[in-house]
Amino acid sequence: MARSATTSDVFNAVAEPRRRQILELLAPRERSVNDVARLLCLAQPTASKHLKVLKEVGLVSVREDGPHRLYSLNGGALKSIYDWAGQFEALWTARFARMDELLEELKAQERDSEGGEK
Amino acid sequence: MARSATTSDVFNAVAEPRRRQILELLAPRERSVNDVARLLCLAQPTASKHLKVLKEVGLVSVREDGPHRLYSLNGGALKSIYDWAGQFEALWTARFARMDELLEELKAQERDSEGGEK
DNA sequence: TTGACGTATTCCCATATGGGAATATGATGG
DNA sequence: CCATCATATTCCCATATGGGAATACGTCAA
Repeated sequence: MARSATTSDVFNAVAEPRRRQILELLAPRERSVNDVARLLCLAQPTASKHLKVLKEVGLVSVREDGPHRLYSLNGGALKSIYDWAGQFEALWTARFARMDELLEELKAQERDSEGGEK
Repeated sequence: MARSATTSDVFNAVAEPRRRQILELLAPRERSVNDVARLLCLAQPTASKHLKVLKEVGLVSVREDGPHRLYSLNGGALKSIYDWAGQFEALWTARFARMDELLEELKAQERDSEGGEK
């Protein structure tokens, strides 16, 4: 089997740096395909393809405006990533460092009491 | 060019569902390769390979314990993902919905005043 | 209808898998 | 040194790209 498709889920779609750039570019406001291509120095087909992937996983929406297609960010789709990473927040938070100290103190106490009892 | 390597950065490493499972498994405590393989129903070489990728991007650390290798989660490496997704938080937060309402109200006021002045 | 502009799609290729199978490497107890 | 258990590495293959080039579509104006 090969790697899973970039369209399989939000995590795969966002693994590509160019696509993350596109999302950041769309955060302030919607953009046409050419805008995206020009601002990120991408060939138009390349921009189109990336936008297609982002659309398929629900990260962006399209709106037709005459001959243009305006893509806008669907930020909510990123919440799943935020939440997933957030479940590990304790591991880098200062609060956890403090908790770590407490655990060390507890271990130290146990060692002391054991020594005293024997 | 092909897709970028899974070892190129944390985003690519985490794009693989199995690797996310491994990280979740290691969150509570360190585990040996066989533990990981058994608990996630993976072949031992498969587990080894995924752990190697995770190690190369700094998501896990290894500790030698006799014949065993104990892998532990290096949660801090996930902060970059959390922070990246977090910059879009306003787009799915209730607070934003409220801000959206405010903007609508402002627009409505503008329309009203324009009509009144003319 | 035709021309022009904005987008999407199709082809093709080099690249990087993820997993299974087989095998090499490492550490430990006898 | 040998047998055993735990891991890592190597091969091989099917699959899915990401990007460049060429091309098909779609919309709009004249």
